[in-house]
Amino acid sequence: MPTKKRAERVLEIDHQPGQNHFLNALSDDIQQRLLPHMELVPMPLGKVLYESGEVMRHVYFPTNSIVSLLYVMENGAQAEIAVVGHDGLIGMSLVLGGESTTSRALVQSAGFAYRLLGQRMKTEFSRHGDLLHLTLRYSQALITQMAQTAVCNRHHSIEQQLCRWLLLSLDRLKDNHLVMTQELIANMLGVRREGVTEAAGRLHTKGVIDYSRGHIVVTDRPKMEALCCECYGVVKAETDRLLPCRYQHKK
Amino acid sequence: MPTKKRAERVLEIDHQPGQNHFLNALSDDIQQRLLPHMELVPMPLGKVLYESGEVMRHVYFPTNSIVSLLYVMENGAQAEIAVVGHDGLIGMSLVLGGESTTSRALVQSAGFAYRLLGQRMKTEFSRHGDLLHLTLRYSQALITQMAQTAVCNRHHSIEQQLCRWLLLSLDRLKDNHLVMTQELIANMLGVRREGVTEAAGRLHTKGVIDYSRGHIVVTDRPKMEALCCECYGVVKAETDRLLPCRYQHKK
DNA sequence: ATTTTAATGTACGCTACCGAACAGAGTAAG
DNA sequence: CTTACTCTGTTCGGTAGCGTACATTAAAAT
Repeated sequence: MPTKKRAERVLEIDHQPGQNHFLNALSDDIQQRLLPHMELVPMPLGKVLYESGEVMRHVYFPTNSIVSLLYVMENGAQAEIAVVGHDGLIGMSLVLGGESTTSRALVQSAGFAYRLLGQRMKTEFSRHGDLLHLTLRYSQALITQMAQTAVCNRHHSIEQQLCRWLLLSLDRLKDNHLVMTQELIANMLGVRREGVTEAAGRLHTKGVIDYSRGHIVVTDRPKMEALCCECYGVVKAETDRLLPCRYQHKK
Repeated sequence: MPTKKRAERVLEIDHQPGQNHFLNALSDDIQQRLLPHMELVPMPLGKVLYESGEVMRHVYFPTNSIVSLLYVMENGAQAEIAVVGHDGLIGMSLVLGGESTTSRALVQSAGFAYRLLGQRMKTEFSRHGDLLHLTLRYSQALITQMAQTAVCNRHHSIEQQLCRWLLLSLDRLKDNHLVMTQELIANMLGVRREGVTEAAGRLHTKGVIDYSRGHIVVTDRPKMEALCCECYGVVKAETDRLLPCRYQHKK
């Protein structure tokens, strides 16, 4: 279909590395050095960027895609550790030095990302400039998110966690429309699909969301934030505090 | 009592910064620069090194003490995020750049630590030498621990989590004897005290631990590791992988 | 249009854990 | 030695979430 093809081309043309807030926050000279080596890649739903223990080749900077970092247990069950979108990058272990992690990186919402060979990232990193400092601050933001995930897993109901998860996703998308099955959400949260169905049903009854077969629309975001546990707000506030102004400009 | 006083003095004399594996792993010249500014401080049970949001003044390097990083919820409930002993340092946010965190650092097992003014740490850090690289790798180890805590909170029983927690503590102590009430453990794990009592009772029945009023002795560590979930082993293996050889020598 | 597949809805018993309340049993303080 | 306090043991009803099974419905495939 030529129509669709053009739409895709337009989408790619519309993409700029600056749409990723992390890249955007870097000083111009760093961007000059890195951008020529950036490669725009599609991020289809379900794509695995890397597996547990696997040495990473690239660092990914999502524009409109969302990636979940999740741990896969020996019995196959999963739990999401953190989520990364246009606010950050995937592949921290390349700069932290471990080269691999114990988690899997999975595309949770389709879109695009710019990617860079790990080696180029490390070269710029070793200049000990802006990239180093921004990476460290982002690293702390990621730590905060993981910590809060642990807390949330311990103390909050599925409904609250669903709200947190939806809000995290919304923040990384342009509109309030998620392409997302309940089964997938359940896998991310590490709960039963039925649990998500029930929670979603209750949220619908309360007039917070509409949904049908793989689509969710958040119709009343303020109400959803009220129904959510504190975990979402804590992470958001701390992330805003940690990441520099240029992040906020684009927001 | 003079006897006790001498015992204390001996204890202090016995202390060396090198007992902290992180410090020990640093190259000699860095140690030369840092050690003169190290201050040995007692770490009494329950001492709060810093509160959520509080700007930290010092970085702490435990020798035989153990510190829990935990999040305190709005309603007062807690959840442990990570635990640090002679394997690491408390105050990562000073080097990562955030200056504070959303968590509290609480001494969970009494002992000693060396501490350093944050400014001195940052000065050495800005030389971009060994300290930078080791800190980054330690940061990844900490991330791994937090991630696994999230997973464990989601999927595993109190008994399994208790095993994990006791093993984490054992690794950071000299003998197999913990000074620790069940109430305290419950607070760390973010569960009811009664839940810990039951789990401990079962572990005792299985011949894995002995305990009474604030003391726990692990009598069969291999069995405890078998009863534990995978979370303990995953973190241990990854930590061993991430941290350099000099860490292992002293182990 | 019909069939097939994928997504969602519902129901049921089960278990782990919670909240609350209270009963021993060590340990420390008077 | 007695009292007070802290720690541990136990009980009981309530509930959130699990595992399983199966029904329904929307979308996609043919």
